[in-house]
Parts: sequence; C-alpha cells; structure tokens
Amino acid sequence: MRNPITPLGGTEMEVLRHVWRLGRATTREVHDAIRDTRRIAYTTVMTVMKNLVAKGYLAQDQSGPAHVYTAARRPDDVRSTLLSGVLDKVFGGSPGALVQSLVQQESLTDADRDELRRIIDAL
Amino acid sequence: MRNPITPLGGTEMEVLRHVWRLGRATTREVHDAIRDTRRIAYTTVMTVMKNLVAKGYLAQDQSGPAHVYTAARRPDDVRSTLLSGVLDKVFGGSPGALVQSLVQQESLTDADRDELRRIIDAL
DNA sequence: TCGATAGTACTATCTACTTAGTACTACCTG
DNA sequence: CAGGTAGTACTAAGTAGATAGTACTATCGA
Repeated sequence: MRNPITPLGGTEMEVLRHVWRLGRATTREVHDAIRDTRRIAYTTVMTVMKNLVAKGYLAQDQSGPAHVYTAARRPDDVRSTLLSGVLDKVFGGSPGALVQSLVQQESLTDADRDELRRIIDAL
Repeated sequence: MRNPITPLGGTEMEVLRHVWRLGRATTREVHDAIRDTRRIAYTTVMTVMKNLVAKGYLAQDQSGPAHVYTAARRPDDVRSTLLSGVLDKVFGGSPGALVQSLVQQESLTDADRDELRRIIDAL
C-alpha cells in the first residue's frame, strides 16, 4: 500500500511484539509463540522477521548457529509513531476525539478507566 | 493485505472523512477538497469512493445527474472499530498503554491535555 | 443540433503485506 | 560417516489498496 495508515501490517506487528516481549528471540521461538494463537508456517515468520530487519525494526545477531533477533527501535517509539498516524489520519489530529472514542469502547473495564484517570492526573 | 491493523487505507480514510465533513458529497467535491492538500486524479477518488460503497462505508444516491454519496456507517462506529484494532494489535489491549503513548506525543498542547482531563473526569 | 464538459464504468498497473513451498547448509546423533 | 533436524535463502503467488488512463454517456449552451 502506498499510503497506509500504519507503516506495519498485522502480522508484522504481531511478530514485533513477541520479540519485544522475549527480549531476544529466534525465528523458532516467535513461531512457537504465534502457533499458540493461530496456524502459521515457520517460513512465514522467517520472511516477516527478515522484512522487519530490512525496515529497521529488528536487528539480528548471526554469531550463533541460529539468528537471534532483537529490537532495533524502542517499542515506545514504534507505538508512538504508529499512534501518531492514527491520530492524524483517523481522528483529524484531535487527541480529544481519540480518547472520547477510547473511553466508549465496550471492552473497557472500570479499572481501565481508573488507570486512564491516573495517567492523566499524573501529567 | 490479508491481515491489516486497520480495515481502511490512508486514502480511503481521507475520502471518508471528507464525506463525513460535507454530509453529502459528489466525487468532484471530494476531489476538490483533496486537491487542496495533494495531487490526486479525479478517477482515483472515484475508484476509492466506489470501493467504499462496496465495503459498506458509503451509500450513493443516483437520482440526480451526478452520484451523491453519504455515510452509510456512523463516523463514531468506524473510528471506534478502527481504534479497537489498534488497541489490540499495537497496545496488546491495554488502554493505559495507548493513552500513555498519546500524552507523550510532542504535538500535544497543554490545551489538548486539559481536554483529555475533562473527558476522563466526565466519566 | 453539435461540441464541450461533467460524470461514470471499465480496465490496468504498481506496491506492500501475507503466506508458504523448495532447496540448500550445517550440525548433532547413532 | 550417514541420516535426521534445524536453520536459512530463494522463490513465488495471492490479496488489497493506491493510482490513474481510456472510453462511453448525458447534458447544456451556442
């Protein structure tokens, strides 16, 4: 897509989040983690990880027998960039509109709302 | 893309937001609006609007000479669905993490933060 | 009425993400 | 050392969105 809302696709994000969680991860470890959720080929995970390296999201250490991948950008940065795109392209740059939409999500619990209040109050 | 984070692309969202803003809009009106920002072919806008009709985001009234398009889904619904995907796929379903990332955006003004506080407090 | 203009349908191309197969290499184990 | 296993590179195909050209239709003014 030449003009996406997010610079990453769903599978790319999924792989990335597993690497973030694991700290250092091989293709096999990420594959196993995703397999817990859905069916996916080992080579698919490998391709995605290779693409993430090419895009600068992951770095690989080839010293051992299997390549070990680590994050090349801080998770906060990636999430922030992605959210910024959504903020602009979906909510017209209005943080209020975004949060308004967020707090109306049915999946939100009262505890979630309390947490949001704490975050805002901490500013 | 078979597994996107958002169900709409950037141009689709852009067109949709113009229709929302205009209430009722022809292809020409949307094209003119986008042309104010960037270069885009009239037929591109037409194709996107046709796709949005096929996806159920827009409805068209063909009674007049030119097709007039209106929203087929409430903007709030669309934004909510889209944000829900981002919440799950990028922030692991944690609204706190999302808002944390939001309030750290450099583009946010103090007035924006005040607005967020009001929205949260109004719950 | 005829030509210009607006509008639309049809068609096509490009890019990026998703998905996965095949073949090759290296290493460990019996 | 031979076979299995893990890992990787190479290759390929499908899908969706972005972009736009061409051709056809209808309408309005001269």
